[in-house]
Amino acid sequence: MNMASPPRLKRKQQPSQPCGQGGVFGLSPLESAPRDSRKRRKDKHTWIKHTLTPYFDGHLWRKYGQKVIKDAPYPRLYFRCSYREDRRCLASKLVQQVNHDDPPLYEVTYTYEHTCNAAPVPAPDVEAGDDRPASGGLVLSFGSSSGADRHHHDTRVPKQEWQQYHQSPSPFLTMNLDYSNGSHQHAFPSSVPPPTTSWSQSFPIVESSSASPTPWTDDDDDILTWDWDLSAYDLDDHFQLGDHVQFSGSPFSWKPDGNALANLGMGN
DNA sequence: TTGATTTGACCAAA
DNA sequence: TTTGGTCAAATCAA
Repeated sequence: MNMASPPRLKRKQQPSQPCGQGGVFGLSPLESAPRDSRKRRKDKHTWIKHTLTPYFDGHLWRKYGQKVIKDAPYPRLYFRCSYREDRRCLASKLVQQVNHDDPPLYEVTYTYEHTCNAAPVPAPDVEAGDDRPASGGLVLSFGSSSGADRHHHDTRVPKQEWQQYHQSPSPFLTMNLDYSNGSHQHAFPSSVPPPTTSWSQSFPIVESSSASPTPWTDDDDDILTWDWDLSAYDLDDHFQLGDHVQFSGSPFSWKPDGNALANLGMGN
């Protein structure tokens, strides 16, 4: 950001642009009248996901707005599919940070399914088991701990966020279990660590860790989180930015309804 | 030069 | 009238 940017002239009105003409960004209308897109609709198909990495979900997103929401401590970020124009994809998402933990938790509200059929984007983190049926195993992908100079071209991550991943010295693995949508009681006490044996085949790092960390919970007690300090393991020997690890077993077979996600990121 | 991001304005739902 | 979702000019960055 420049220190003293000149006052920005904003449009006052669009006198020659009749309502209902043209669509957004000069597009032909995607579905209904373009002005409808500015309306708040309660019948839109939406679903909510909680994640530590809202910017890495396998799709290309373009940020189109940011808004301070009343009574919310953090601004809400608005994204839509980068292929909105090219492929008339209506998918969009809202990202709202919900706490200031390290790393912070985000609530992501998705609207409309992707119709762009774009290839999945390699990402530093991918979560599995969102509100919709998952394909089977849990998939992880992540960035390497150092020398990750390959720029992450596709997923548009806010620059500060991306720099945090690169500048933080030690990697960690975070796994969350989200009980907020379905289960009325925890299936296991919070002192019991998640099973690690089924991770071993494709994730030798965890196998070699004899002690599982103690989980912690969020304010609402809906999410159990385990954080592994992976600084003692040489990630770069095994993984590169964009790699995916498939958990082929059923490491979450004991979990109740809800979300399971895991992230490999960089911490302190 | 081009495409993405920022951010105040606009506007409709609540 | 307030609030939140979107637009779009200005700006940034590759």
